[in-house]
Amino acid sequence: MDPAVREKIYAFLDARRLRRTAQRDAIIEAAFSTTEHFTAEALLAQSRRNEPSVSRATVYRTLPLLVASGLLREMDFGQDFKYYDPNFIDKPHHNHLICLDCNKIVEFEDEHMEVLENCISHRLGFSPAVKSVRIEASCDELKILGICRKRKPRDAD
Amino acid sequence: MDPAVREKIYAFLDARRLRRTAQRDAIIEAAFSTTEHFTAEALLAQSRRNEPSVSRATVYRTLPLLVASGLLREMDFGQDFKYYDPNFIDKPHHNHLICLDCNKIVEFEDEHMEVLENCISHRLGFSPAVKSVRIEASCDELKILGICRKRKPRDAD
DNA sequence: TTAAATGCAAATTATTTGCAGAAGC
DNA sequence: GCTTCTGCAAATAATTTGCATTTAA
Repeated sequence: MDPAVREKIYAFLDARRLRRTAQRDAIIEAAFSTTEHFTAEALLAQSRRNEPSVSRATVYRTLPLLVASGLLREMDFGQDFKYYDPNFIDKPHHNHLICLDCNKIVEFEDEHMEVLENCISHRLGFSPAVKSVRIEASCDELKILGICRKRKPRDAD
Repeated sequence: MDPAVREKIYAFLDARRLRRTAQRDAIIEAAFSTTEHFTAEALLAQSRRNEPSVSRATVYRTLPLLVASGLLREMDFGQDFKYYDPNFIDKPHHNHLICLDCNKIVEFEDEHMEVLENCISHRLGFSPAVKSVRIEASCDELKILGICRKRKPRDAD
């Protein structure tokens, strides 16, 4: 976990007069030691490796805090549970392409997209806050080669 | 309800050997007689005005059929229930801007966005299927005038 | 000390499903 | 008549919450 991230998150906790607990530390550590998207359940499992006393309730109570801090983004991919994305710290404007074949999520950034979104928002009379592009797509390689190399090595499916 | 839409939906039912029932008719009529986004619960209420015997279960069983037909799009706006959007028939590539002030959903189309999404997908090695851009934004007018004229007249909030 | 945080278990809520009866073709 | 649909009510599953207890400051 990047020390700068740790510093930011604790500054946020301080500003809100939120206490530092073993459970919160464990959850924060688990959330920001990966670049993968994760679910609440996966975060619980990972947090418990750091601190076995972490309960599901505390994970669910901590997640909104991390989202409010701006360091974690809640993502809805149309499933019946939410994903959390810790990569907005490094790439504040990234978007998601979801592979219909292997279910993998490919992140991408594009400055033209960014400019275009701002343009459209202002044309409509709004100031954009949170922007997200989601593309569901099928893998070209899979069609040709029969395998999908976009599949990432460590897979939580 | 546009006769062409009615024709399409019944052609879809025929092709799948799905039966025509009073309840399905009522639900279809309710779904495609509006240009508003709606929830399953709202669709149930509206369907019952056409046919009081419609049950919640039938609405939930019919919605996936309408989505599969391509005439209705399931939308996830990050809330704990789904919205359904009947406007993809007329505007197959439209996107959504959600006003953070009045919660209204503004639909927009932009051909540059469309081109850019296709470009990015192919650059990443994918063929795009379902694309959605979602912009959460605050209303410029509200900030200046104190009111948000983007609020639509008929409001289900 | 004292307010905040926690774990547990029960509650909540949109959606799904099993089943017996009703209805389309 | 046979199969699909339906309503009902119970099941499901992610998330939230009440409460008694623990803990940070």
